Amino acid sequence: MNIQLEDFCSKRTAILTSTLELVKEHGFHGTPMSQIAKTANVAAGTIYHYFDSKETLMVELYMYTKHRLGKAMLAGDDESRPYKERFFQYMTNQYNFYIENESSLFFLEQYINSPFAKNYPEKDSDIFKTDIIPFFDFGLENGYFKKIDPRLMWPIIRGTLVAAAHFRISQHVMYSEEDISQLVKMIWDAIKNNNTTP
Amino acid sequence: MNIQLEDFCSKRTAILTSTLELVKEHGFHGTPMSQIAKTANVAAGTIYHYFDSKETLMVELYMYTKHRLGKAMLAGDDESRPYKERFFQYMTNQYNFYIENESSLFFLEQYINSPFAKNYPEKDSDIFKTDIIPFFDFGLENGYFKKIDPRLMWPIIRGTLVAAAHFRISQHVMYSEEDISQLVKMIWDAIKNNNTTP
DNA sequence: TGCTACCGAATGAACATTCAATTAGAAGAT
DNA sequence: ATCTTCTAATTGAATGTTCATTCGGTAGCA
Repeated sequence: MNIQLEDFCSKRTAILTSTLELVKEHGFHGTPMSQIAKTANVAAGTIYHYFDSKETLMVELYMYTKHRLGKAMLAGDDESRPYKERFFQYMTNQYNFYIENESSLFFLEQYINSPFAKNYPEKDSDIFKTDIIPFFDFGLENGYFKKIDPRLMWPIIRGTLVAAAHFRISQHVMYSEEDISQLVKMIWDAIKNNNTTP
Repeated sequence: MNIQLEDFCSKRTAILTSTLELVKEHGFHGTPMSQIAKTANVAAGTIYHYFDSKETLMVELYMYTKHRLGKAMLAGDDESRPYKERFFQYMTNQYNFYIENESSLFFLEQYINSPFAKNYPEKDSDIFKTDIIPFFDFGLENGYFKKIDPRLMWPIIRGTLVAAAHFRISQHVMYSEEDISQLVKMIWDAIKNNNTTP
């Protein structure tokens, strides 16, 4: 059977999405396997057909979620457009993904701050490795950004967007297109290179 | 007995600090009360003398930690200095607190993304309510910052600093004073008002 | 006939919390 | 100083529950 991210195995996907929702509400250890099974309309034993343990379920859910985030970020990308425009598109997409997928946002934040992230540092989505990280590297190499540690760039951008999305969700505030582009502009202002003209 | 934040009740404090370390390593539900007791050199029952339940222990640990963060941020503050200088001081202090108190950083992140934060939204440190939030409000009212929702300002700043601190910790990278001030400058560039001269 | 997907009751470990009993310490009386 | 009394602090074994995981079995399908 196909145990890939893009799978049509409905039970496996049901388990993943149920876990996502439940972890958002109750946290990792706060969600029992029995409840995951119930919510996914699946027997408890079935979970262990697809995942070795609760721990690997969480790790695979992380990769699944990160993969979906990556795909969402790349939506509507066009390599022929100017770098800055593509950057804005990426950021807007990321922000929209967070507010349209609250549970993914909460899950990712929890995961990153959990022992799992430390225990499985190599586990990550391919899309990030092959597309998104290189896009930022390109921006750095070509002088679009300040000369800071490239590995610091991504967390900072992410930190800002996540903070904004969290706030937007918790306060039930609706941001207009305008507000979002102002937010992205803030990020751009923060990291753009002021010295040379790229 | 004095159940305040600044207490000399050593057992209570021992329980709090032990919980902080353990939650960093194993997460909320991943740390049993029995282990907290053992690490704090205290009997299991003693925890229930100071805290009603595991849940309230976590909430009170949040307030304790947030209080310490607040105090650290205000260190060396001088109201007579220019606003921008005070801002830089606050940010540098906050960043340094995170890297000097890893477990507090991890705990705060976990807490914010947990159901607790939603269930006890009113629980927060007084220092933030009386000193830190007003400081940012002042900056907004006096045109130092872009005109964005003031409640959005704090999460964005926090998001950036937290991201940088996380990175610094996970990669075992040492930032120089220089690097930190560049980081804070990035934040300042992002949120400062470009239109008028304050 | 064999293989995979799936089920769900059973198992045993781990857990949060309780409580009856013990100690420490303070305040008051002698 | 010493004894008395009262309260708060502390203990850790016992309790009842919840949980992750297992496993013997069923159903469909090649």
